[in-house]
Amino acid sequence: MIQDFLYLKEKNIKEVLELILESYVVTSFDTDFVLKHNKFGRAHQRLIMLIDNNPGITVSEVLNKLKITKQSLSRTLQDLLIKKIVSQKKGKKDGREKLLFLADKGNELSKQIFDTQKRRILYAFKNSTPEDVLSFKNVLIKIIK
Amino acid sequence: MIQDFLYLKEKNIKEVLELILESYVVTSFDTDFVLKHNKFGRAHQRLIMLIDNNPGITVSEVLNKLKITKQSLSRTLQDLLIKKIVSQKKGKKDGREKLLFLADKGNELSKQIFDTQKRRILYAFKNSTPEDVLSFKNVLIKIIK
DNA sequence: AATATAAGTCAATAATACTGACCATTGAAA
DNA sequence: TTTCAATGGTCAGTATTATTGACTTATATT
Repeated sequence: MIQDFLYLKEKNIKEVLELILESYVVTSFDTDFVLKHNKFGRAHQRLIMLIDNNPGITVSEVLNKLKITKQSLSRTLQDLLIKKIVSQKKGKKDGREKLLFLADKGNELSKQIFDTQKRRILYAFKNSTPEDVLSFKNVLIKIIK
Repeated sequence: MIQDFLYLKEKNIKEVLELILESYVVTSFDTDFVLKHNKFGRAHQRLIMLIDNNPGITVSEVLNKLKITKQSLSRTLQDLLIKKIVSQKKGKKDGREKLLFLADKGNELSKQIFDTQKRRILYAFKNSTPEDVLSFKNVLIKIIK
């Protein structure tokens, strides 16, 4: 047992908040060269990743995850639709929804982006135990909930 | 032993990248009301947090952590200096450096901001074991390195 | 003395986000 | 079936945060 619940102390929580920021900064920074080469920005990258990980995701689900306005998403999404990175299908259950998917070019670009990030995560995972990684992910999931 | 190293598979790594993004989004979103009330933005919050966690941090260290340009940092930092949230001291060892500290008002504001975030992290930690939290933090540190 | 580093500044611009006001379509409930 | 809510879209204006590039000043290092 770790003594005295140090991990619940303010200092530790503040450190974790900083680590969350820094992990986002570095994983985002990794992608900049590929994005710039393709004339996209970080907003495009975030959207591409969400659609890649969640094929068929709806616009409102994206808005909930990114916590931005639909007007802001709209610009980014239009860019990706026009350049055939993303495609849309009408929802089957609910015809109001538009389901988002990566088009062929989107899958390629997503792979390029991912290749710039995976080394960093693999390094961390290979220098941890499988149990560490599992704990890591589970705690992260609880933070988001 | 977790079978077949599933945690090193692309799908898992992509999920983790999404979780890193989402954890940053939610912990950032938590602070919006307090920030708006104080007429500051997220750039100010990031800087306040870094200085709170790392008293005496230099400008170039901030630039390295946030991966932004000094021109971008400058505006945010000026806002905080003018409003007496942050104070500066000349470096002792190296007189070129300016060391950043929270002023009294900065400590107050940082506490207000932190209060909007800590419930979320405490919830996650209290629903995890101390060992999980330790693993979580260690993996996060390795990702940043 | 020459060079490098840390920080600051001015100016122009780009990327991403916001608010507010609307409209159209579709689904659900009275 | 008529209302009401939900989903998505759009136009316009503005705010925030970031960039590039060109300098300057002060201090440290060689």
